[in-house]
Amino acid sequence: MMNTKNTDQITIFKALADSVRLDIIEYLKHNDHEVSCGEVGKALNISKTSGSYHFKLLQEAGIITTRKEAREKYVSLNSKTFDKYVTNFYKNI
Amino acid sequence: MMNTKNTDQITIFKALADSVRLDIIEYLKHNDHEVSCGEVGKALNISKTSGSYHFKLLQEAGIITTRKEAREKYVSLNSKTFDKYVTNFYKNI
DNA sequence: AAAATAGTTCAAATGTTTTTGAACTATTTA
DNA sequence: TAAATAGTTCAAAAACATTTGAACTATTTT
Repeated sequence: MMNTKNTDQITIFKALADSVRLDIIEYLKHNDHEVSCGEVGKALNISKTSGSYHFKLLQEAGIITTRKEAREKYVSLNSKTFDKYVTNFYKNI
Repeated sequence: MMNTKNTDQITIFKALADSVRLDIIEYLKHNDHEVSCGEVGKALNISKTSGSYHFKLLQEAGIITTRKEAREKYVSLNSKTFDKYVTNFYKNI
């Protein structure tokens, strides 16, 4: 602990502070099967380009993990990141 | 549950997604005594104007509670907000 | 081999947040 | 009563985030 610059923490909260990304996270949380970017985009009406942008941000924050298989990119939530930076945030600051 | 618009949730995450505000929160968490905006501002080197802006955002998000006494404004953390929107976020989406 | 599909990248346009300084209100101290 | 202190408000400037469409790569289907 003894946080001086908080950069990772800010990256996480920024990534969570957007309705498109919150919708993506919600969708992933409620879906057991492995899901592609395209499926999420179609389900939530997000354009390809905008989807690409948001998935990249989520990935850079460590919120999702991605796996590329041929043409498609599969995404899944990284629950450890939530544990560390969200669920335990208040306790740890 | 069964979130459709997430507006409060986004307000909270936006409020948390800034280094000045995270520093303020950290300062308040580690201080038992009641603290004024001015004390925080001095301790963290935030200008009056910028402090005023950030305290207002934190208040609007429900992250701090304020009490005005004569010239000064005392601020304290609202742990219930963290419980509801941060600590239990992942569980509840 | 051509067409379709999945996703990325780029730059421009648009939108939102943050910082700044000056002017302000209200209260307290000299 | 004048000066000092605590904080707010405003508008402009600066900084940052998001959306868009077009052009692109790579893979799969026809």
